[in-house]
Amino acid sequence: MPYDPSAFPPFAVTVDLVVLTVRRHSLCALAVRRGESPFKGRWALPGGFVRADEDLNQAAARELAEETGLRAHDPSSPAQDNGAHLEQLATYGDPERDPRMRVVSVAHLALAPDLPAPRAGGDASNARWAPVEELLQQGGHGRDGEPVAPLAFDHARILADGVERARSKIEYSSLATAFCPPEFTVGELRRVYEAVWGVALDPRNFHRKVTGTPGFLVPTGGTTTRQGGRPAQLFRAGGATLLNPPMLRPEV
Amino acid sequence: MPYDPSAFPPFAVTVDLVVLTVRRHSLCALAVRRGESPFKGRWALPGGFVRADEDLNQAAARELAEETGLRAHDPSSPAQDNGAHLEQLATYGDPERDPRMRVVSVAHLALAPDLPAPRAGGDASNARWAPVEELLQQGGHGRDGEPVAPLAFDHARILADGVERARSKIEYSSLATAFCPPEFTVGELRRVYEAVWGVALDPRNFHRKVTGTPGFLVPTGGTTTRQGGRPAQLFRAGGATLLNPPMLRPEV
DNA sequence: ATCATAGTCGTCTTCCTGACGATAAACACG
DNA sequence: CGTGTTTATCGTCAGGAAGACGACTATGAT
Repeated sequence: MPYDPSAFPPFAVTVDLVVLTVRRHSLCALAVRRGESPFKGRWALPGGFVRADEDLNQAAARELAEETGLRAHDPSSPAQDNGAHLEQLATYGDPERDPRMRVVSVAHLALAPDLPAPRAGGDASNARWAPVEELLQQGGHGRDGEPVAPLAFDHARILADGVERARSKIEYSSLATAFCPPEFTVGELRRVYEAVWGVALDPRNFHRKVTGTPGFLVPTGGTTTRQGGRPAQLFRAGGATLLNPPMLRPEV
Repeated sequence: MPYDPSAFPPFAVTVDLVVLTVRRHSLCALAVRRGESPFKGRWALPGGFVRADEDLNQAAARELAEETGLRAHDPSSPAQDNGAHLEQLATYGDPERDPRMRVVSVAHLALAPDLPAPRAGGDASNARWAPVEELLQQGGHGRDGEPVAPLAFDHARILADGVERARSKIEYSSLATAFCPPEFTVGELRRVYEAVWGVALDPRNFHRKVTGTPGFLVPTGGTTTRQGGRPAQLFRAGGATLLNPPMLRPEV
């Protein structure tokens, strides 16, 4: 049976990416400067159209690779490579969200270790890592004193949803290790939690918790002093994905 | 700047609904029989096209009302009416998921109290509440002995995702009350947990937990014996939405 | 040598949970 | 009318986990 194109309205479908990382003790997101109208010159989340023969997560993985060079982890494989965690976040389809046409955007959330430098199609000046508070604040000024314009489209809402997802998900999963390099110390992992949650955690209780949770961390045998102080044991992420009981976020 | 229609492929966008309820101690989902090809005669999740001027949650609320007569709760208002909980679940966009054309489906999850009877556009024979295990089992036979065909499209996957979302979400939120009538007893709420999780819970510990969590339940002052036995206190859902500490699901 | 920095091990108290005994208030039935 | 059944509700106890925090260790910096 041939389909009837008049039976449904046509939509454009895009994927937008909330790419988070932890740099210098703060949670940062990848932003790209828009080169075209609307919102020309404003910062936005990276993203693009889904192609005709592409699945949604394929499109998200392709955009992630184009913007950062990162490969996405296949969640089904126990990959310990330098890939990023990638998952679907939510879909945004307000009829007014793009003034040009009806666009439905399937937002994805990516968590990556600290990277050397962003690249936006080879043009580094049009991409940057910015602290999420800076991207989300309404008006005001960034750390360099220049006034901050809100993100384009509804990207502030999408970013806020992605940050909230990351904050809650590291409570009950081992996802915080996605922010770390392949080998990391307990202290580095703790600083990830502190940056994402914006709180200070007791190093002793944190150490007891993460080393006492079976399958969370596996020691590699090596040590490092890259953080200064006494040498720390190096770990890799263990196979466990769900933390039970969860890591408790200090009360708001 | 006018937009260039050749710059992106056109998609159809639909909403599909996972509507869950608890009937006779088991978790049930709403299924409708397809009247058209493809999958004609097979059971599927209710859903339909998003209209040109409609937001996604508006479309989901409209479909929910058409299929069940339920109004969706506005999550921002503390409504205690007979509405259902409605939230976005996930989006499914495999290029092959609909043989006719490229369709992206934004699935939503609805939780409803036990309803008198479903209606599918007024035709009750084409809609039913079925236990989720029955809808999800591959092959085999239903309780009435008739062979069970898998759900149409990728709806089994969508239903499984919705069930898993509901199972995990009642752990750390007060969402289980969405399965209950406006006034309910602790025992009725416990039977909701037991049906959704498929486990037996200790009535005494459950009672201690839910009545001891501030803001979860507020007593109405009334009592009922509709379950038999000693009269039980009636409660309404309190304002609290997040349970901290969570309700612990017995180990798998 | 001394200090600062970070990591690691223990202790103690408090809270929460799971297991389970006991009592209370309704109904069904002989 | 007693007796059993069902459901609700309160209480007790032991074990585990978490927060607070003391103590010690192993590096580099001055």
